[in-house]
Amino acid sequence: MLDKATDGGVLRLLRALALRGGLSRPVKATTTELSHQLGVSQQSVSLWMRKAASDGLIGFEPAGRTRTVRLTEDGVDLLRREYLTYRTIFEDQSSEMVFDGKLVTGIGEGSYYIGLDGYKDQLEKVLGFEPRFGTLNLQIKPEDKAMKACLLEFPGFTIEGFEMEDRSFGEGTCYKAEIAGIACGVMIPSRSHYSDVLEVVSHECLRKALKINDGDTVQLKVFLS
Amino acid sequence: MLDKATDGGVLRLLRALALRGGLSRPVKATTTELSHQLGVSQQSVSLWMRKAASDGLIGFEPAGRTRTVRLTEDGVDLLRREYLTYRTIFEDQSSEMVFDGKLVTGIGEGSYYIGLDGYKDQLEKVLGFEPRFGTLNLQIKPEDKAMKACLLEFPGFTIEGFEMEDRSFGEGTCYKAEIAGIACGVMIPSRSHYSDVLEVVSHECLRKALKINDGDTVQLKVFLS
DNA sequence: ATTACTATAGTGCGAGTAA
DNA sequence: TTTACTCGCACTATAGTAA
Repeated sequence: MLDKATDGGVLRLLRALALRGGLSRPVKATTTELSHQLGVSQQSVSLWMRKAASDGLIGFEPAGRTRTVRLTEDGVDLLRREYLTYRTIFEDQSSEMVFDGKLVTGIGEGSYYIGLDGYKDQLEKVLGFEPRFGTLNLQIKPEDKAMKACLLEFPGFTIEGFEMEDRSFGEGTCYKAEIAGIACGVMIPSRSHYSDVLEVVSHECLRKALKINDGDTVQLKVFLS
Repeated sequence: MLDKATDGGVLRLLRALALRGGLSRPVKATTTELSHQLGVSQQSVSLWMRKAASDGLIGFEPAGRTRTVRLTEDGVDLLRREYLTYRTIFEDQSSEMVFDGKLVTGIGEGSYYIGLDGYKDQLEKVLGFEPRFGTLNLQIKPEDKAMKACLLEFPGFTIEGFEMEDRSFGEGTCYKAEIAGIACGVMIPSRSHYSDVLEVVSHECLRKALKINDGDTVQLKVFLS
């Protein structure tokens, strides 16, 4: 749902509102007026507005006889994510992203998934080592979620989904990474874009090697290419 | 045409290619691979690629058995324009844009247009003074064309088009501005987004007041709100 | 003036498939 | 493998209009 909002009109609407100052305060904006600016019909703007509102990207506030509009936190985040992508293109020529991750105990499924040959074989081929000892679950800081979203714009290595015993396992993207100099990989399932947990695999037991426990924070360096 | 390219898939494609380094060198990119990354079908990526190519935004270069892709200058410009818009939203809190403009002699139509009551009345209402003495045509620097495109994302004041004597005069947007402290206005017709000439109107004869002639450069300050 | 409904025309997407 | 064709479905935009 929120993904779909990224394309087309809603995004252009958010941008127009942001340029009017909608990031920090409610702004006056009629559909007719915006339709002129955006070069579309009034009806389309009306549609986009309702869609943006129902997706929680903008909020209305009554103001006298007319209403005002302002972007919600989610709306601002969406725009900031776009901004970070472009900034990466034109400014950051770095080849890595660094996340501070807090070690958390996952639902335990990570290790099961990775153990499946369907994933394991592909990961080994990509990473150059056999992923073992389940996954390390790193919870990233809220302010880094936009950076994670930006990471997903990089190609990485596609890990194909597969079917097994009537269950289907979705596809995802894998990136090479390292923690404290130890080579590892980050697997991001395609269907969990909004999670704040990164699943890290390695060829050795990172908990032991780094002597870390739940709640500890480690620095994860993700390679973009 | 080029405007249409801004929406939807082609833009996402250009971004993906740019993140792979397509700004500065040819990159390998198959439609299947990109379709995974972008979450759409291979067919759609294929379509977007052909569209981007026919719009002159990307170019192909044969490379062995497969081909490589790189962004053209126009393609990079398109992305840079997007980038500048977002940067304005999040970084530049300034309320004005400054253009260095070279005084050129227009095709003489500007003054005729402005003289038409259909435009004149609207401009006077917006600017607070009666526009006189035709328009001053300022040619902006090539590197500022992206900034001009960014300017158009700001609401400004819509000037309606109208019909007269079987001719139709298109709508445009007017922004308040000043040159050397003299209040003026910039009128940008909706149908000429890619022109590098700004049409400036004022209540006095700017050529006389500023003692300027063709070829001279003046600084134009455009107010965004 | 404003927003939003309905109906219809148009565009985009992807499954299937050929080359 | 790769790219790109056809075609059917669904979504989107707009005109007309009501509230």
